[in-house]
Amino acid sequence: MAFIEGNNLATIPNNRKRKFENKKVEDEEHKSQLSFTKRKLGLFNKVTELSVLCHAKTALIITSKDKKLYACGYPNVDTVLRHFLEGQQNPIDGEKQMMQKEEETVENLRVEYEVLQDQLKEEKKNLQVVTEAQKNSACIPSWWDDSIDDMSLESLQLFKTSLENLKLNLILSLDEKRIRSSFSTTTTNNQIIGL
Amino acid sequence: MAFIEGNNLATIPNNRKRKFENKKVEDEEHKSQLSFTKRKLGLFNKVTELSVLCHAKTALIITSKDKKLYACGYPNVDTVLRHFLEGQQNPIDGEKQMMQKEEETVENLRVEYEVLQDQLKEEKKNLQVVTEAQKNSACIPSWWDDSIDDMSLESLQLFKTSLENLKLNLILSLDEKRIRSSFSTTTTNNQIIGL
DNA sequence: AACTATTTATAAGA
DNA sequence: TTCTTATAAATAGTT
Repeated sequence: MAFIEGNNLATIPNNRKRKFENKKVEDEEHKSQLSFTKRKLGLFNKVTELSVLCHAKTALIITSKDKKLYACGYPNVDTVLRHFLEGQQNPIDGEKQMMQKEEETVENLRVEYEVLQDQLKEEKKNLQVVTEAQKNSACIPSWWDDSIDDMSLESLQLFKTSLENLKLNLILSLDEKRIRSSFSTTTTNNQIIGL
Repeated sequence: MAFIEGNNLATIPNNRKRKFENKKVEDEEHKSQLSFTKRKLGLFNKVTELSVLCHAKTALIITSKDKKLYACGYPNVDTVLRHFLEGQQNPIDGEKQMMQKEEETVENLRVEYEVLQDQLKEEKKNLQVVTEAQKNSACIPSWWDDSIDDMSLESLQLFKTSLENLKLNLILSLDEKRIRSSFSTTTTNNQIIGL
């Protein structure tokens, strides 16, 4: 079916057809976009689930068709990426002790995180009650996308505070590491991950 | 319950109890390990699904509790990581044209990949028939973990060949990029991803 | 490693 | 958009 037609306004059937087809294409696009968003959220949840349940460290990076970057990592994208990249080079000698120390920090935070997850689960059950209060409140920086919509205010506050601690602690231990590391990236992921 | 006892062999009940408890702990460990493996496989599948269905580029890195590294990326872990890391630095001017070129390559390969996925789906339906032949065959390098067990020999051959092409093409386009890039990693992911 | 019961994810529709 | 709902898929537990 031809998309390029004369400008003659009398060709209404063709116009309609074109509009119809455009609409159809847009619908498909929209549906695809929706599917992407849902799946992305699903994956982020599942990855975090794996991390917490199985004591694993994870990083997931997604680039959408339109080049937008999404990332999620436990305990933190940078940590996992650095570990991954270092694993490909010769491990630097002094690193191992730092790793050990970091592991302990991570484990402590993991437990903290786990507790929070449980609390969140509880809160979700009461969501219906608090959902109105949420609408009237100020905008709270979101963790990833909109999943935060499902969380109540109280647990959110807890959650956010704890994650900030988690991040701070890790950055402390990582900054030490960074001194000895030959890794060249100087910026952090914060603006992308939104933590 | 005490784990450290005297060496007196007459303390059979305590021995039994200890053995029982050890068994219980090992069982828990095993169950947890199993769960990890299942979830990891599930995630790798889902991530690849998202990539193919939504034309997205993805990288997933998982470090198990016992420090083993697993990674999976579409079209390739390195590509996505590099993109992610570059996104954090100032984008280098000359890069954009290369990106453009790479995008085209990736899109072509994506289509190829998609077709293969369909073929695989078909093959899976016939799995019962071919499953015996597979057992008698030589070991084929696996993609990630054991998911390849679900694939028949024929489709495997196709799949592998195509993935090798995919990888080769990408490496070609990436090697060009690498010359202009300040990224310092010199080794590739092959040994980890197993492609 | 296969099976099944249950939970969870997701596409389509309202 | 957001909310339902029917269907499909993932997973834990079990043999």
